[in-house]
Order: sequence, then C-alpha cells, then structure tokens
Amino acid sequence: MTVRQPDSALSADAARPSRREQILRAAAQLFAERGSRAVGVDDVGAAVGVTGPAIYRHFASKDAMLAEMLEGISQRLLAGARERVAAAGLDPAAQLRALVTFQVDFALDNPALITVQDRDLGSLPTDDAAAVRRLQRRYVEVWVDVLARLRPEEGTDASRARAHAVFGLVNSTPHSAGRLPREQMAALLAAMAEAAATA
Amino acid sequence: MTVRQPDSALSADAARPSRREQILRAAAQLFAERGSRAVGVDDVGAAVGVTGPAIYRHFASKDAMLAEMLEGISQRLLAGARERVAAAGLDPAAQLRALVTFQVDFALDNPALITVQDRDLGSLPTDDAAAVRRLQRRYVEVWVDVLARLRPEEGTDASRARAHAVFGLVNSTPHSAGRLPREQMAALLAAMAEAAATA
DNA sequence: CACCGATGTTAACGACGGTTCACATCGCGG
DNA sequence: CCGCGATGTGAACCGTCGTTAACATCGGTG
Repeated sequence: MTVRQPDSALSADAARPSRREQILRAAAQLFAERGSRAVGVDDVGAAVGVTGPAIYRHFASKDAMLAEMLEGISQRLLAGARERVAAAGLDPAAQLRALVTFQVDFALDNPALITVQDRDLGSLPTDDAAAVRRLQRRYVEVWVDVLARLRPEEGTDASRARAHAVFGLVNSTPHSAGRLPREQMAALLAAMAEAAATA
Repeated sequence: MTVRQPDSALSADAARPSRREQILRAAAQLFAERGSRAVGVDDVGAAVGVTGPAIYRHFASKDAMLAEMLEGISQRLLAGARERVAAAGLDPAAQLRALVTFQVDFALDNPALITVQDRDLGSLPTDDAAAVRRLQRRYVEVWVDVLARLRPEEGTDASRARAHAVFGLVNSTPHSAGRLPREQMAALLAAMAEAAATA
C-alpha cells in the first residue's frame, strides 16, 4: 500500500531513473499508439517486463498514472516557455521566435507526449483534468501575452485563437513522422509557425 | 437481423433524414466530447431517445458505426477538395486558396467530426482503419500536388509535412471554440494557413 | 542472523459494456 | 382484418479490465 509520490511532481527525478520513470515512458508510448483506454495495465507491465498488477507498487491507479503524465507535460511546457521568454529579452519578435523553437523542439523530441496530451485529457478524473487544464491555460497565456504585444491592434481573443492554431501546426509532427530529417523538419515547422503567427 | 447498409456509404442520404442519420450525428457529438471508447451504446441511444440495444436495428456494431462515420468524413473531404481544385482553374495559388477555404469551412462547420477523425481512428478494426487511411492519403495528395507545383524547389516530403502542418493549424478550431465570431475566425485561419503554406 | 520494506507473482473479484434473445408494438399492403 | 417487416424494450450473457488479496523473494540493516 506504500505508493511513493514524487517529492514534487515536476522534478524530472534524475536520482531514480528506474521503474517509475520507465513505466511512465513505456505507458506514454503505448497510450500514444493505441489511446490510453485501449491499453491495459497488463500491456504497460509487459512493456517494462513485469506483470500487470506490479504497476500498483508504483502508481495508485491507472488514472493516477495518466494524471501524472499529463501534469508533467504541462508543467514542463509552462516552465520551459517562461524560461525561454525571459531569456529572449524584451523584443516581442525575439520572444516569439524563442517560443516557436521551444515548442518545435518539444514536439519533435516528444511526439508520444504530444499525442497523448490532446487525445487522452478527456479520459481523466475531473479533478486531475481541471488541474491540467489550468496549467495549459497558463501556457497559452504566455503565448497570448507575446502575440498581443506583437499585434496590439488585435483583440486577445484573436491572439488566443492564433496561439491555438500555432500549437496545432507544430503539433502536427506525429502525423508526418520521420519523413524529413529532424533539422529540416524543425526549420520548416519554425518558418511556418512564425509566418502563421505574424500573418 | 436486417441491418440496412446505405446504398452507397457516401450518399448524404437526403431521402431518409431520420434515425440512422440522427444516430450518427448524436454519436459524433458524444464521441467528440468524451472519446468513442468512453461513450456506451446506451449513451448514444439515450441521445436520440431510445434504449441502447435499439442501435443494433440500424448498425451491425458500435465499430461499424464509427467506421461509417469516419469513412463518411474522409469521403466528403476528398470529394470536396477535388471539386474545389477543379473549379479553381489552373493557377496553383488559386487552387491553394480554394483548398484552404474549403478546409476552414469544413472545420468550422463540423468541429465534432474533426475531433473524432484524428482521435478515434485508432480504435477502429484494422480493415476499416486501413480504408480510412487510404482515403486520407488521397486527400493529402490533393494538397501535396498543389503545394508541390507552388514551390517546385521543395521535395514532396517537405510538401507533405507542410500539408499536415496546415491541417493541424486549421483543425485547431475545436480547441479555440466560439471565442471569435465565425466570420472573423474563418478569415484569421485562412490568412494563417495561407501564410504558413507559402512561407 | 533475523527482520523488514520494496517489489513481484498468481488467482480471484466485481463492474462495466457490447451484444444477443425473446417478446411487444405499430403501421401498412393484400 | 390479417399478417409481416420495421423498430424498440427489458433481461440476460459474457468477455475484458482495473483492482485487490495472499503469498514469495531478496537486499540491506540493526
């Protein structure tokens, strides 16, 4: 009954690269491929060389696993975005470039997480879903602030729609997987995203 | 045991607006909100004022229902795209504009279908999934042809990635639902999509 | 060495959900 | 009016799956 919760859900937990992290990674992969509801606890276990119920030594429930996964993604995105903006100085154009390259890199590095994030948020207990949505909203706001300063004549509603559209564009990566070398793909997506953001 | 199959899966079936169509529409809405695996046959039935098992008078199975829905979407998209391109003359730029406005209109008119299409394709029997993917591929090729003629120096792989990115951009509609009046949203998305496609 | 916490295993439970069955109802063509 | 096909209902069936229980193993610590 001793389910260890991470000291802080955000810590990448470099100290213990084992099992728990292993499970989360394998689960993310499987969830991305088939959808969280279609993969059983046994599947996740098998993916790390363990039987199904063993999962419960590391997570309170399947939902808790998904919750931690989605919260982790949202937290990494929010923290990363703020960091990049802060490091980009005061020019909104430079900040936008920083945000775009950050999002592109994240999407190319974590296609599975990107897929799961916007497909399986719905199959989460309401409370956890709300928490994730709060984080997502704050991430969007980072973008909205930059976009709004870049085009002050536009309302924030338009800026928000613009932000979502850019996310959709960049997060299309999992659909056009691997046909282009990563460098080229990154450059293409960044150029398109910037053009769309400033059109 | 008499499950009527539509004369042709593509016909919008204007002759019989009832039940079958009604069920498909309600199911699409529910699937979009919660994910196809999370909604039960009873839910779909209740949405049209009927008990669960009644569904089986109109569809062979829940999977068959989802299959028909997804195939319908893909067929409408493919047919519409070809039509618009043909009507746009020979100028690739004009053809692209036609494709963009078509996709934007479709996405704004059918947010539920857009959502279901790229979330629940995975929870389809392999055969049906393959059929849908074939249609989708052909739709993408329509775009790739136009994009490739518009920028001949780019490889078709890049054009394909470009097409997927534009889809992602336009299909972001369900995420930024209703905050902008439709006209304004359509204009914004079209401008962004065109800028991204030609960046 | 003995104990204990961490980690697994197998077996069983219980709920949910898709599907089928046997039975009503109802409208329409002969 | 009779009967049949279409449509719907409630009850029951059954597989899947998340979860729990009872029991093993094993490495480290007092």
